[in-house]
Amino acid sequence: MAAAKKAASIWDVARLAGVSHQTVSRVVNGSPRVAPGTRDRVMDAIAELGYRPNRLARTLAGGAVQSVTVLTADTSLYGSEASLRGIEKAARAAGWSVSISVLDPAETHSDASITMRLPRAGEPVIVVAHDDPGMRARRTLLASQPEAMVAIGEYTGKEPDEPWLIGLDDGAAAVEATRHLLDLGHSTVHHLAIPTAKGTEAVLKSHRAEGWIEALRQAGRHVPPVVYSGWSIPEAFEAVQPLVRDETVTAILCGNDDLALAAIRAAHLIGRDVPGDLSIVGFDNTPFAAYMTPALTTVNQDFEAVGRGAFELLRHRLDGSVPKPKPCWPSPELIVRDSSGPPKRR
Amino acid sequence: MAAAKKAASIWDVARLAGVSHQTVSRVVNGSPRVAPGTRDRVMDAIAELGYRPNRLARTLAGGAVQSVTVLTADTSLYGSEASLRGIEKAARAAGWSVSISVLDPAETHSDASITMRLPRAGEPVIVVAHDDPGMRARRTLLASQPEAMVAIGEYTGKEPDEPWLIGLDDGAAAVEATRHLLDLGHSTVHHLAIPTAKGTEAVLKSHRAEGWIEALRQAGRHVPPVVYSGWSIPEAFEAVQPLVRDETVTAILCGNDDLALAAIRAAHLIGRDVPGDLSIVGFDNTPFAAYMTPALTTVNQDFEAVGRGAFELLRHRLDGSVPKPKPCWPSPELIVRDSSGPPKRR
DNA sequence: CGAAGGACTGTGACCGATAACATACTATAC
DNA sequence: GTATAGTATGTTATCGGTCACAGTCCTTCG
Repeated sequence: MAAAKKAASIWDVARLAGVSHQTVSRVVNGSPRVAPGTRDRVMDAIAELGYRPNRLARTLAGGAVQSVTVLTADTSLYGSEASLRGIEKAARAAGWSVSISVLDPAETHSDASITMRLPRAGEPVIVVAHDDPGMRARRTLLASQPEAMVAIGEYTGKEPDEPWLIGLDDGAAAVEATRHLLDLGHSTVHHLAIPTAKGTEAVLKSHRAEGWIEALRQAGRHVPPVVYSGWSIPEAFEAVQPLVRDETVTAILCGNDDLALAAIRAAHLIGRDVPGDLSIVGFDNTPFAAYMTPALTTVNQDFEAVGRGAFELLRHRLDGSVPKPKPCWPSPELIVRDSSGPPKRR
Repeated sequence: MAAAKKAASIWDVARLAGVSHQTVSRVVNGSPRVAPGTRDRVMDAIAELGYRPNRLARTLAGGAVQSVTVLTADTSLYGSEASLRGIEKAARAAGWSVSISVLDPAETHSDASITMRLPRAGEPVIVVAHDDPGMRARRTLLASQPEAMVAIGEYTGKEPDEPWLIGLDDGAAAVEATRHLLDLGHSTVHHLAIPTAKGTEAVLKSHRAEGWIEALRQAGRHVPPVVYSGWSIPEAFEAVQPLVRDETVTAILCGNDDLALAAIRAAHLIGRDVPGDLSIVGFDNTPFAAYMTPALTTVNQDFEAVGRGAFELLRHRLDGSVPKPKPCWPSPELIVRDSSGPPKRR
């Protein structure tokens, strides 16, 4: 096999087909203004040389953009990973390429450190992160290139004046989950919360926590203090200890399924039965939720669909002729399994 | 705020600083052949205009490459996700950008469908996949651009004539896990296997399965037939049923922790105690392994380190002056928890 | 004092594509 | 038969950089 020579360019194809490079460009981009015979000759030349268009050159020359950069939180989180998966799938189907850059909470993020990640100024971006670095990235991009960015966030259903935002209605889902526990007869529900952004502009509570509070208030129940946890299972295991050891606690709504796993484990280790002594409900319906023991009651979230939606929204914003995706998603649905039940009478 | 004008180019900076575009290029790339005063003026102009180099143009013009494309299996698999994370981390630290493209087993992958994913011919690639599409991608790239590719695979320890391969020694790890079970007193060990590539050139068994066989042979034990599973937990749950219902089976080595979770769940549902009636060992040490009930005995795998290594190896191959990373990894280590124990006497 | 050499900077071609405009050739209409 | 659209194709500039080379200017040395 010959050593890999330099790849064929549009000029090589043009020479072989006996046409100008522009004609080749027309054929490649499917312009109707090419005679069938010419088109065939060019196609043959393309096949013979194994020609592939260079996306970099195409973008540089001002052609149609075909790449997105995703700025995301830690991909080991189920939500981020699933959203990314949705974006990638949709992008691949559209022939786009996806770059990814992780916003590490351990780093300090200046505006420059964010824009520096982009291959070029004006690169289309999707931000998938709810924490501090994510908020910062949102702000930075909104200031520098508002037309070429989309953020996945908590959708409030208020048809916001933020046409770049897309997401799930976490609040409504939390309400539903909390009501489920109250309906089972629990006098109140505790909440083991995922981290939230701490910046000045950022929210103090996640929408998940807010929905939980709202449901308790509406039912006229006591709202116990939120217990905050980190993202990791070991952190959650530590954070949940006081809750699990408190015999007056009969129901815990966890900010996600990882936290719920830690809570169940913690309960098990000190001999409290789930759901007999303690009901535990998760969030996200991760793949393992149905296969834990006890199987986890949780809220199903279609992150992958949101990822797809984010990609479609981005295309729409970049090119008005692409239809705008609907901003409402199959609303999150509670899946009742074995980890929640009525409280023991005493 | 003014509408986002076109971003500043190297020419804009040059004009403002009163130098040639080439001098700006020199400053940006840290050439020593620039007078300090000139450098300062250029730096000031860069700051004032908020100039950022365009990586596309740089690559196109033949400058240093600063991007990798990762071809990977489903990112919802822990191993793929963790490897990707390692690659991304290392790349980000080096100022490179990472593109990602998922090899969907449901698609048929022609050579063209693989090269078409790359932004340009000659784009550096890391392949993270052991299944059919992954093998195909490996072959395709090896044929078209062998110098600009690296694959993460099963490392055999044979210092292979495949300088583009890097990975973990799955075989040795499987031997260790199997011996652990035999040492506990099990007469033999069954194996619930992850899928393998089925193509003609591909291996019929994963190295994990081969290590398991080797350990059984060395101990002179019966080698039961492999039970094959898909990647997903529901598939594993189905596949493992016959094994779990067979009372002569006392120990199962699972191809990964997801399969182990499914096995434990299946055992639980028909009332077989783990590890009392049945010992189960996993592979990978996923984050949830320590928090399952019972906590899972498994083999720790540092996929993230392999990802980092793959990136370093790629840089080394692209640019000989970058040192070659060591090809041996902290060998996988068995972590004994609660899901494995001695068989019940009968 | 002139030549040699190093340090700094500029000029022009080029990477692989697209956009805008120009031109040649065909039909169709008057 | 000629003006009038189209249709098919070519030409040139441009995108934002790097590379190779060519000049300056100032030292340093014989």
